[in-house]
Amino acid sequence: MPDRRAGAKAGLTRERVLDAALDYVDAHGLPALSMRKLGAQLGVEAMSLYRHVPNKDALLDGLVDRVMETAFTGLGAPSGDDWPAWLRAFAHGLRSALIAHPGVLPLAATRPVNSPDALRMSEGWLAAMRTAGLPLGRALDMVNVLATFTIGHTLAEVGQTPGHEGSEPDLDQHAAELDPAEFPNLLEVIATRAGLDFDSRFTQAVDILIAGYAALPRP
Amino acid sequence: MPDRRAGAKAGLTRERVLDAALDYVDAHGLPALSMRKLGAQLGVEAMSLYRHVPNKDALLDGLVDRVMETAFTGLGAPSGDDWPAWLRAFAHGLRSALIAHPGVLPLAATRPVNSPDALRMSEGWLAAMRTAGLPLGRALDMVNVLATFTIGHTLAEVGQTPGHEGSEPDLDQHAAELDPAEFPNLLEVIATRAGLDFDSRFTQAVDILIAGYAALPRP
DNA sequence: ACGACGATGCTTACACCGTAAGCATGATCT
DNA sequence: AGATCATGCTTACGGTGTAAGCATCGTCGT
Repeated sequence: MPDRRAGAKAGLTRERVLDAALDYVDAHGLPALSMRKLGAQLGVEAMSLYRHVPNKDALLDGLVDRVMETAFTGLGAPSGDDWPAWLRAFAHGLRSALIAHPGVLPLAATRPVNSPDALRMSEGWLAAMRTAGLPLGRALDMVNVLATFTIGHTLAEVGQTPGHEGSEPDLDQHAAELDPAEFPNLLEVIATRAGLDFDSRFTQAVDILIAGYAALPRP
Repeated sequence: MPDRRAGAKAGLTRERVLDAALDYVDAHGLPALSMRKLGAQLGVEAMSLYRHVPNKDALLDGLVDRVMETAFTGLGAPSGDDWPAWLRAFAHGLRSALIAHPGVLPLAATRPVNSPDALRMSEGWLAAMRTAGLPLGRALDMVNVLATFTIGHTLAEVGQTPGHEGSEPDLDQHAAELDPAEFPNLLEVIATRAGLDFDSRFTQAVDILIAGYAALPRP
């Protein structure tokens, strides 16, 4: 602590606090994040953070908003009949953003995002899909199903206990202890990597979903 | 604390500890669970629990195992060509179990399950689906995609901050503050409940996924 | 120019958390 | 009967989120 005199500014801002928190979580994992450590990262006491964030929970909500924002800025709204392509971009963009900040993923999975910006984007998407002829309920279904699937799939992909760096897809570690007579299929999975390619599995499932919705009759 | 003399048994067991923890989480939410409170619930000091559980993390893993167990006991393995029906039962059974213990859901979403029992079940499923003619990788894809989608969708369904009892699907609360001119579609969603029926949305998406996989060529 | 004021960051304090270490007691076995 | 072991309790430590109050700054109205 550089012995800053009280009253001297450290240039703290809600923005800077969130940035630092995101950096910290990316670097050390979600469970390691504490107000004191975050303060230290910013050269500030823990309680100083409370001038810019009401409490830790709100800070975590802010992190989720931040990541969602990066996921969807640049992604426009679906225009015309290209909503299947747009949905694909939506899902893949969301997945990329979540993978880029794995520490925030458990938060994104748990906390509903209701920031004004998020609502505004949803509104825009729904509006665009309606003008493309889709019923409102169907449009909402598609977006929600793709979002929840993406979150669920990415959770499994990032897997491992939150702050831990396990690299191996969680199955390989147990490979040695598996009785070859009892677990022939699991061992073959490990050996051939069949069904362990998250990328193509995700792409395929997303395409199936979109095609399935596209094939539905329009009531 | 009923002043039990040291050495006197309280009948503690890993089973009883897990049961109590599950009850506590169901009743008070995950964030409220602490070793001390769980001990109190069992008429015991916190440290006594450590005789039956190595640490809190292991206890949480145990909770996930417990719920997964209840989800899949009774669900047999797919036999013959009925794997689509089996997959449907798999997804709906998982969803029911997760909804029955919403407090455990964030844990189930975060921690990979690698208990011997879980591996044994996976092995059985894969074996059965292979004898039905499915490639190993395809079988694994389907199970994983359905599982991750179910978890993601149920997370959104249960939603709200973990320990909280908000009943309203998180959108209604903001309805009043929404500018009708700016958010016509979201307001129509709230008014008509179009696309807010989690049950039928889930069923539909699961059916789309299964039908999509069934329509895939077998390599 | 000056005094009041609001914003900022620091200090102190409290209740709670997970858990390491060691002890007392009863049950069980030889 | 004596030794051993499993069980639960006690104490203690370092960490957490955050309420309350204080010291100091920049800013602004007069």
